[in-house]
Amino acid sequence: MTLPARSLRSDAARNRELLLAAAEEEFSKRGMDASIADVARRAGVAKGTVFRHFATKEELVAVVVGGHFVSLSAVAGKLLESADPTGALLEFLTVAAKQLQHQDLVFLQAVTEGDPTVTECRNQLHAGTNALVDRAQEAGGIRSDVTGPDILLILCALVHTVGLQTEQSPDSLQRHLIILFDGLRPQGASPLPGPVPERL
Amino acid sequence: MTLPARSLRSDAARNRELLLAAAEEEFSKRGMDASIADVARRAGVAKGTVFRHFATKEELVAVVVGGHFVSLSAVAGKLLESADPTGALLEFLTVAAKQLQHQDLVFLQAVTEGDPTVTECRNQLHAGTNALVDRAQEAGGIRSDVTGPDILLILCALVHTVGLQTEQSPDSLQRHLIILFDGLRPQGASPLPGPVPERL
Amino acid sequence: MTLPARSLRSDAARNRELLLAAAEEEFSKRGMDASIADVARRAGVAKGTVFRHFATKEELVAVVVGGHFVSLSAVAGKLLESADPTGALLEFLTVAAKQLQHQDLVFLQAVTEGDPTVTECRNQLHAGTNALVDRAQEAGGIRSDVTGPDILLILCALVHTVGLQTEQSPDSLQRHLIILFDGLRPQGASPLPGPVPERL
Amino acid sequence: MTLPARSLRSDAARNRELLLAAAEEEFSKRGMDASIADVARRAGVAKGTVFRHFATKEELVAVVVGGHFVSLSAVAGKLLESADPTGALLEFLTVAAKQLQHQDLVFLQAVTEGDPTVTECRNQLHAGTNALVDRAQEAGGIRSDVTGPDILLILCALVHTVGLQTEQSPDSLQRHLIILFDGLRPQGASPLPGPVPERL
DNA sequence: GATGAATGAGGGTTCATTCAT
DNA sequence: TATGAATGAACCCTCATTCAT
Repeated sequence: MTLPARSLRSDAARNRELLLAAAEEEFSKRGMDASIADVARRAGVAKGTVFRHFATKEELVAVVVGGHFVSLSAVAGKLLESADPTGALLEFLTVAAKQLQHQDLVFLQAVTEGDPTVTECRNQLHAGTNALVDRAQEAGGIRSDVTGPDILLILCALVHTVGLQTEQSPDSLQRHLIILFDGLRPQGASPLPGPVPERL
Repeated sequence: MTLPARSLRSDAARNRELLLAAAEEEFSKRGMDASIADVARRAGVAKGTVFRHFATKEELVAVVVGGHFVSLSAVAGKLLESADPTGALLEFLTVAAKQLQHQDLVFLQAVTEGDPTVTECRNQLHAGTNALVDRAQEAGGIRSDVTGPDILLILCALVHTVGLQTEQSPDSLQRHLIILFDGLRPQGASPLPGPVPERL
Repeated sequence: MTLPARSLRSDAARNRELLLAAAEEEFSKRGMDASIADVARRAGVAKGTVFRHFATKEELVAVVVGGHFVSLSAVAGKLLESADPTGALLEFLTVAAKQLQHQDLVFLQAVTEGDPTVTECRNQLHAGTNALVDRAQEAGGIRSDVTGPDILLILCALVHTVGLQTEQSPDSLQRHLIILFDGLRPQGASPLPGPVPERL
Repeated sequence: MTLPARSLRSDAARNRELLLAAAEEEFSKRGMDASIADVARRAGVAKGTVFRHFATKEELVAVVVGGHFVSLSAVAGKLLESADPTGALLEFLTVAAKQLQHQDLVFLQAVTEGDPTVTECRNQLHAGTNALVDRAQEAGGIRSDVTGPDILLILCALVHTVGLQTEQSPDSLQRHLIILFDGLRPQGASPLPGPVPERL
């Protein structure tokens, strides 16, 4: 009796993972326009199964978005142990940018508004980034008047917008990141690499 | 009394304006999820009337987005005559940010991709911003390795992302604009005003 | 006062003709799926003008269909004076077939059901074809057990159905007309021309 | 009692049948003007269910039309084994006429143009009728210059037209079939039964 | 009489969600 | 638990018809 129950459970767990992965993929490609049917298809399960795991589409989005916050928090947590506070912050921004670029879910935030789980995850992330920022500021690495959320917000904006470009070179993101870095430093500017973009 | 003589046409013209205003409002609030029915309702006309003025939803979006580009171009054009090149660029960014903040349609760009009219409007805007940037660069006001589209892109991203925040202080946008400005200057940083944001 | 009135009248009359011609064209091409807008456009007038001349779409159809009946009646009337009764009937069928093939409106009949004007026109046509058939039967040219409407009906059916074929040779209609003729003669059969059709 | 075991699938199957029957009915009455909503209503299901079974209206039409071709093919196939080739052909025409009369879908052919499944079904039907015709020709039962498609086309035309008549006697179809038969025979004609039709 | 703007019902189609199996 | 069939609301768009000018 317990064994089949366990096997069912693990099947369910596996389906949940498949669904989350599929949802991430679909939502990052088509936003809320991604259909539950598409998610189910990509996960290789039936539509009904999606609703067994997530009561509504919004809940699924919330879990996906929350997961991203958690994963970014983990990065921040690890870098908090670095010996170079300023380097750690820049490293965080670079890593976070790459992750966000791979799967841009920022614009789904609005949908998760008010979800307590997502809020919790986001608060955790903010705590992490604030700590990173504090350390860098203490070390004199960045201007003293910005906060973790400030930086995070700008980062998301940059990533998202780069994604909107039709002709984006591999350096597009890097260009904008450097502008951000320079804006964060107490002093001067660095050279930008790569070809210049021609269109908005 | 003489004016009402041609009121039929002017009624149609009025409806067109009402529709564009309604569309701007709806699209800026709900993006492409805004329904034609909502636009019609807000404009106070029947659904069919929308299609009399704009053959498809995409066309309506294109006209609205194109209009924004034109209006931004006008701002750029006026500032091109300023005696202070660097100040003109910063002024442009500030004004543009406010306009975009009021009605953020940037994220509808993807939908208008390939529309020749929108493309034309966008090119004009790019020309204007490039000119502003060139002048500021010649005056040594901003780093020499960025382009008009670079800056515009970042600006749009900031506005859009700030708009996603639920609890945004009036200074939110300004804070981030200043970081952007500082990232653009060849040298140091400026103080950030206002309360610090708490959430992403 | 009378002159401008007259000129208006003749303009109206001209528009009526233009509309009927346009309607014939459109309806024969697309049946009831032809839109009033298309008819108006082809006639070079505004949509509203169509409704000034014909109260409803159905009325327009009725007038067009009635006109066809009248025109076929005229052909029958002329051939009634022929010295060769059997030849006259066959000639009628051939001419009628060509006219119908050019503009097939038979399938719009259902729409005109109950319209007294169309009924009148149709009755006149039936009188004409009955007379043609009677004469041919008296002359021993065709079997004595068919009627004018029988023949007309079959003719219309053939034309319409041939019109549905995608790959119709110019001889398609002729092939089938000859089979019909042979079915009408008291005796034997005639050779069929042209390539054989491959599809239904 | 053992059968209901697989009732889920059979419910779906049942709905499919209901839908096809409803579609046949509606399409044969109103052609492509029949609405999906009407079909759904007649089948007793929701509109969405129609699209679960048939992706588009065109697909539904294609399936219905294809089904008719298949069913006619079956009749032809069975009669191919008859000992009396000429009788078999006439029997086929009679049976086919009755089936077509019950549900006239000929005029929907245009819509299915290019659909590979329908094409396949139609080709099969043509093969069957050609075989029937060949045998009848070898037996000297019908003229040697007609083909299966020829006959099929005339048959469809006759049936369709009889359907257009407002006051059709039960003999209407028979009258026209006999004319067709006589047109197919190498020699003379047969008497027509029933009252003569009065209207086109 | 002519125009063309406005209306609104209706059509095909999609999709989140429910539920019987 | 998983499935996928069914639902029905919502969407974009078309078109006959009305009516102010």
